[in-house]
Amino acid sequence: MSREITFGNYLQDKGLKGTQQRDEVADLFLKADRHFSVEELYRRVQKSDPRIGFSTVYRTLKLLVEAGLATERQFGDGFTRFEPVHREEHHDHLICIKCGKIVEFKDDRIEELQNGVAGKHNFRVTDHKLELYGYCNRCE
Amino acid sequence: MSREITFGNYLQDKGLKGTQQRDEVADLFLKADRHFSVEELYRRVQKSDPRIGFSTVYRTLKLLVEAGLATERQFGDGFTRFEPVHREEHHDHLICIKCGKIVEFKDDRIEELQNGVAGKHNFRVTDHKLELYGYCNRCE
DNA sequence: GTTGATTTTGAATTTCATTTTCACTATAAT
DNA sequence: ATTATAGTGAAAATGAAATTCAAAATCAAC
Ligand SMILES: [Mn+2]
Ligand SMILES: [Mn+2]
Ligand SMILES: [Zn+2]
Ligand SMILES: [Zn+2]
Repeated sequence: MSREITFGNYLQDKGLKGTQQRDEVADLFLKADRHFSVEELYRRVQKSDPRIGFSTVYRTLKLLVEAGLATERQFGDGFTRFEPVHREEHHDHLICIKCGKIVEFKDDRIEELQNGVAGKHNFRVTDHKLELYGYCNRCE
Repeated sequence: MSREITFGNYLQDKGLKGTQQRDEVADLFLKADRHFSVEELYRRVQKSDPRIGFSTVYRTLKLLVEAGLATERQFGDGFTRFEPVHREEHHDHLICIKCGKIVEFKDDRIEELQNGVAGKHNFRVTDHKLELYGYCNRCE
């Protein structure tokens, strides 16, 4: 029976300190189900504790990524986004270029074909990115 | 019989001026078959004419994109890359995260499945990005 | 070929997301 | 409580990309 993967445990295992700021940022981030930009999360954090700085939000998000509790994404709008890893399933994204709506999907047949392509070119694939950009039904 | 799409024609059609710098930058870019960072193209341009500036390389690349003669790519290393549009075929990329080798591929079955996914979520897809990251056979 | 309005150039500056610095503070082991 | 160590946040630095502006180049009209 292995220990639950929590932010607190991660910090302890790494010899890092638990702080109010880290807890606050991590809580607000993890309990939401969104693709946050740093700015967005910072604004939310400010509401519950205006003394927490931008740097700490940045730093905590990086720690969450290291802990495997967050994923970093680039959707091409110039802002890095982070999403909580709720289920540990890989997924890809459909992105509305008008309203920013993000839909997640996973298609095993696509993933399989990707592996086929990689194999044909003698690559060992460690990661991939599939993003479909367009207009959602509300924006169309 | 329609006029050939050249950079010169594009500039004329838009009422823009043809300059030595634009010609030089466009020539060096278009005759290579590479995914250039601006820095890389700038270095190549410097060799043939050291008086051409960085800004002009940037500006010319954007013009080439507008003219449909170049495509802008983000491979996640922090540098925007541009590739000449030789044939007007869409393609995706396999990228070695060790040596930077880039292999192009196109898989119609993947594209088809992508359309299926988009349709299921009532999106009209205008663009997509599929990148496979890993190790090429030399780096493995 | 000269003119002259207009565009382009390139060095320098600015922008803006992100990272780093550093004096101060908080944490946690002893 | 003491103390070593790590964290905080305001401010400064960074770096890729965009923009500024005085000087230079282009080109259509003379
Ligand atoms: Mn997601
Ligand atoms: Mn390519
Ligand atoms: Zn939309
Ligand atoms: Zn390689």
